[in-house]
Amino acid sequence: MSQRIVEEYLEAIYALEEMAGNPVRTSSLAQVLEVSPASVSEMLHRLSEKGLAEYTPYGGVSLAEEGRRRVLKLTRRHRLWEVFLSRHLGVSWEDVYHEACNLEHTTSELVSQKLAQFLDNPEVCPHGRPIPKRSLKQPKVSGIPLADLEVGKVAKMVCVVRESNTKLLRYLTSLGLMPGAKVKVLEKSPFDGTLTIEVNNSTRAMGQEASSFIMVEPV
Amino acid sequence: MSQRIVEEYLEAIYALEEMAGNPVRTSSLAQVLEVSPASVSEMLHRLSEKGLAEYTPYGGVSLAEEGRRRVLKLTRRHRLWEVFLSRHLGVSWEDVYHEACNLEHTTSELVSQKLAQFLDNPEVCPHGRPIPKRSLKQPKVSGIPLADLEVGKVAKMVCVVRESNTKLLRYLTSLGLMPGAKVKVLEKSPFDGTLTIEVNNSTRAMGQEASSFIMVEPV
DNA sequence: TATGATTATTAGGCTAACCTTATTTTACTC
DNA sequence: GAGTAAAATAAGGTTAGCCTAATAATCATA
Repeated sequence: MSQRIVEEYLEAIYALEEMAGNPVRTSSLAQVLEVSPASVSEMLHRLSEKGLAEYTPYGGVSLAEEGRRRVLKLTRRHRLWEVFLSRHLGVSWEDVYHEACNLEHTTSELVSQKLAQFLDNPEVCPHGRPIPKRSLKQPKVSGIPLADLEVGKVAKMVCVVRESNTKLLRYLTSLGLMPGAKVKVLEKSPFDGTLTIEVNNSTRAMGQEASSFIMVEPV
Repeated sequence: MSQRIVEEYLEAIYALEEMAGNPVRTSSLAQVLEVSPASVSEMLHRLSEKGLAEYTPYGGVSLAEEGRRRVLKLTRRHRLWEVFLSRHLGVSWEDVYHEACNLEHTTSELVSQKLAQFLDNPEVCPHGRPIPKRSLKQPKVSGIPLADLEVGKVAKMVCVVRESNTKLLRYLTSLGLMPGAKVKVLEKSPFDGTLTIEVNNSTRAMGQEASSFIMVEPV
C-alpha cells in the first residue's frame, strides 16, 4: 500500500470523525477522497488488517490507536509547515493549507523536529488550530462556534476549522476576522441563524454555515 | 504514470549523463534505480512517447529538452531545500541531500520561488554545486577534479559531485575538506593515483576515486 | 412487518509499475 | 567473419488502486 494513499485515507477518516463524530461512513469518505464507494470499502479492509483503522462492514469506520498517531504526526508536520510558509516565506493565509498538504507527506522526523525548534515550538497554526506536541497526545479544542455565541456577547476568535476552504478564508480576510480578532454578535436571525456581527468597528452579516466554522472564546 | 516515478527516472538519466556522458544504458539505470532492466526498458518507451526522453532501443537514452527542464526544476528545488535545511535548521552536511530528495517532489512553483527569495537567491548548495536559476538554463560546471590537479599546485575546493554519498561526505568532513577549503597536492602515486594532500595544515592520503569526485579551482 | 429507498459490499475488470524467464541483438575476441 | 558473452527486449505474470455493475444489508415508514 502506498504510504501517500494510506495517509490520505487516515487523514480523511480523522477529519470526518472530528466533524461529525463516529462512525465515519463509506460514502462520506468516497465523497471527500473523490473515489468510488467500492474503492473505499476495499481500502478499509486493508487499513483494518494493518491495524490502522477499526472497520465493521456496513457499520462504518474509525481510527485505531496506531492510525490516530499517524494522523497526529502528519497534522503536526502540516501545521509546522504552515507556520513556516506563512511566517517566513510570506505565503498567504489562504494558500498555506494546500501547500502544506503536499509537504507533510515527505517530511522526516528529523526535519519535523528541527523545524519545530526553528519556529520556536509554536502552539498554533496560522488558522489558530493547535499543533500536536511531539508526544502526539490529542490536542484539545477550546472555544465554541461563533454560531452559538449569545446575542450581545463579545468574543475573541480562536480558529477556523475549515482551513482548507480557500473561499471561506478569503471571505474572513476581507472581514478582518482572523485568530485573535474581537467579534460581537449584534443580532441572530431566528429563521436561518444568519448573524449580524461587529468586527473592527464595522457591521457585517454572516451566514449560519460560515459562523459554525469559526471558533471563539467569550470574553 | 506516477509523477514521482517519472521524476526519479528523469533524475537518474540526468545524473548518469552527467557522470559518464551520452548515451545512458538501460543496465546502468536499472542498477541505480534498483529495478530490473526489463522495467527500465518499458519505462523508457513511455518517457519517450511523452517527449521527456530520446530513446533508441539498444542505443541507450538521453533526456529530451522537456525532460531536461523538469530535472533542472527539481534540482533547483532540491538544492534550495538543502540550503534551507543546512543554514536554518542545522541539518548536517551529510544528511541534507537525502532530506531534500523527499521534499523536492512535493514543492510547488510558488514555494520554490518564495524559498529562493527567503534564502536570498543562493548560487550554490551546501556541497558547492550550482543551483539552477529560475530560467532553468543549464548551469555550467567550473573547476577540475582534484585527481587531475598537478603535483605541487594549490587549489580551492569548489564542490563534491557525489553529495549523495554520506560516507564520502563524512570522510571529507573529517579532513576539513569543504567548499572553499585550500588544498595542495604534495604527491601523486603513479601506480594508482593515490594523492598525498595538505588541507588545514595537515597532511593526508586520499584515494584516486574520492579525489575524482572533488572539483577544485587552481589558484 | 413488509417494502422500497438508501447505502454498502462484492464481483469482475482495467491500468501502471513492477517482476522473472526466454529470446534476441549487439559487441568483442580470435 | 564466426562464435560467444553481455545487454536489451519480448512475453507473460503479479499487485495495488481504481472503476462499473450487480447484489446485499440496513433503515424508515406505511
